[in-house]
Amino acid sequence: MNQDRPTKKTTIYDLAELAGTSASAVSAVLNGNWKKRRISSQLAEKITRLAEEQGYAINMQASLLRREKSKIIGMIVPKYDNRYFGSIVETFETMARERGLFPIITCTRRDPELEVEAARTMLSYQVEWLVSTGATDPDRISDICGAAGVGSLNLDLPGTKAPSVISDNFTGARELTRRILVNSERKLGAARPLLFIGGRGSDHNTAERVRGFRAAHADIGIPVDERHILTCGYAPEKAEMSLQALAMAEREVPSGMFVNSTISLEGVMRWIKRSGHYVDHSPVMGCFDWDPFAALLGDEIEMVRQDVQGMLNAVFEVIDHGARGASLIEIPPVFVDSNYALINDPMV
Amino acid sequence: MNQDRPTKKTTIYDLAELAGTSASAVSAVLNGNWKKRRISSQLAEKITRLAEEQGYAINMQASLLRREKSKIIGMIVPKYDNRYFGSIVETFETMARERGLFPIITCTRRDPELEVEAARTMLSYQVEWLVSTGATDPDRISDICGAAGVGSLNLDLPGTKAPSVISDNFTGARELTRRILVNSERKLGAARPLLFIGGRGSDHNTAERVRGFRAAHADIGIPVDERHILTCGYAPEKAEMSLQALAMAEREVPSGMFVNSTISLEGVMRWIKRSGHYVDHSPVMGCFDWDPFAALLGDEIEMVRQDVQGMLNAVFEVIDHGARGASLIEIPPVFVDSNYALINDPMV
DNA sequence: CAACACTGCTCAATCGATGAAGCAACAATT
DNA sequence: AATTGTTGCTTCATCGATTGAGCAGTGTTG
Repeated sequence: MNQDRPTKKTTIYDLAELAGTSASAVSAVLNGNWKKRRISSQLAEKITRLAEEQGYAINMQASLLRREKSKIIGMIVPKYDNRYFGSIVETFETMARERGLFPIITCTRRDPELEVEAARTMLSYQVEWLVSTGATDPDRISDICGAAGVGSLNLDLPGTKAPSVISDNFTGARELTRRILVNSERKLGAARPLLFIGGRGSDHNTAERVRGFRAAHADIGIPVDERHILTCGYAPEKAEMSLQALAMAEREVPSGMFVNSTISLEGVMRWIKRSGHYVDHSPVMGCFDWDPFAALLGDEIEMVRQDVQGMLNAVFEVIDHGARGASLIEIPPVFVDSNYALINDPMV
Repeated sequence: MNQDRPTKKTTIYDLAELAGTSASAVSAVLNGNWKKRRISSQLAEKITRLAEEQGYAINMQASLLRREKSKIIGMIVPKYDNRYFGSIVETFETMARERGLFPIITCTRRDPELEVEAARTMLSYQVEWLVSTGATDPDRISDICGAAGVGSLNLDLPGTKAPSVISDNFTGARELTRRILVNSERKLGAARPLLFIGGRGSDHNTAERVRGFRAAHADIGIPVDERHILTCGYAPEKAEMSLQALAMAEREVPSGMFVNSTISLEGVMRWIKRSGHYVDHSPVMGCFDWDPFAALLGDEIEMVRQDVQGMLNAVFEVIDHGARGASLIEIPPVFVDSNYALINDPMV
């Protein structure tokens, strides 16, 4: 394809000259509205063939500059290091492309400054929408977008200045806790109070999950030990250190745990393995998030899988049909058995 | 920030009018070369303040159209569903940003058509480089880029028309196999031939790993059973079905396995759990790839971690200092012990 | 045969940012 | 007084694609 001109890119003007016609005819043909512009099909065919031969690729910068809509949609994501965010990104890309939108995704590593910088950069690229996933300060991003007349949306963590799509953390956590307690009763003879570990006490999701955790304990009338609510952050090391500190402070080791994310679960499993406390009796466990290998660890670990497809359906529902203020849309999560079959949420 | 004009975006012309100056002065100030263009610092300050107040964001489409370099770098990635690709994407983004490049990443789900389409779209956005990660047909992408005068690079899977950066699959696989065989001897009393599972026989990496697998067997003088080389694809289900088929065809079940990726390992672990063959004697295992939870499964599973940072250093070395033809750069992988400490590659 | 419609194109302005060239005003030098 | 230099700007063409307006040429109608 065009090996005589090594570097210079073919433009519609080059094609126009080759076809002996005008750039505007070429443009009309190549963007498909040549019928509307009354170009003959002979000319259309000739131009199409030439474009093919020359390996022509439109210059989006020029095209977008002229057009009113960019068809670019941005997403900010904290990390790529777990299945949840990976799945969000992959589904988002697919759904965006289905709508003829061009997705731009960037990873901001839970860094508030990077988030803001990334949002500004996306605005420079004329995104029409910006989806902030798990952003530390979603309202700040909504403000920036709002000032530029660009729509924004929060995913995973809610904000107050844009529509937010999140998991139903309270109900999910309550059901997950209930299941762990049932396992506790089955394996230990009695439902013993659980330990909660992972996440930040200040973030909405963690707060809601703790609330669900408490509710499930209350439902069966057993107390929650306040010292066993360890919202120590998400990093695996934090979870590991918290458990180590707890084990040193108390004589007994927890018999059951609610782990707030797979990231925290990494640290928990490491501690369980390294501490040597659970050689013959593994703890009853549950995790608010899903990972295929984690699901195979130990003997049964209850897992909640956040309904990524459902959440992104809600996101694109807002994008396709407009938002209603700063609404909060809660999507019920899904429970997973150890054979990987998805079980519909029994609570709904 | 400018709530009276809700939708229209501020341009340098708006700022010029507000400042009582020309658009070109505004441009010079905002892109930082106002000293070169002899703008007074008073005016510079005034313009900067106004831009701040109005929440001005440059229109990249316009800017890039005018400039010669786009500073955009593209990456194609097959999936986001494992730590390896997640880590590649995250590292790539960080390193691109460090160089003032804007990374655009897109996931092509191992679909050759999508790969080509994505490459074309990236060219439309004027990428300066395109990194094809694990592409099914990297040479096709190199051709497309070459025709547009855009540099391309292959990562993870090699091609013949652009520089390729890959893991040293042969040496890595040989060492991994050696380690599994050592464990086999320790646990089973003798080094028994292993089974190889996962990947496509046609792809370069799998072929090289099989070669390393054979070499390690030859090193200690034990034979490889050809029926135990199961390059059944990457999907977990494929691995699971292959093992099931094998178990039905033979009376004995493999005592040790070399698994070609974490994705395949998912299926292998599922089969091990579901088939019920390994209740008291788990197989000796190794996996060419790393995952934190997989590392905790069973009793010891040897894992090779591909050196993502090293590979991307090589990628950006080519981008920063130019390529030398279609060179093949092989990066030694790294071995991981079950306590997560990285052990330097003993082979180098 | 004039009036009008239709076909198949071309022209030229435009999107926003950039930067070479140029220009006015004043200072310094010969 | 004439020349040269310096400062601090402005003007304008340009990047490539898009699109409203316009214009020949042919056909159709009253």
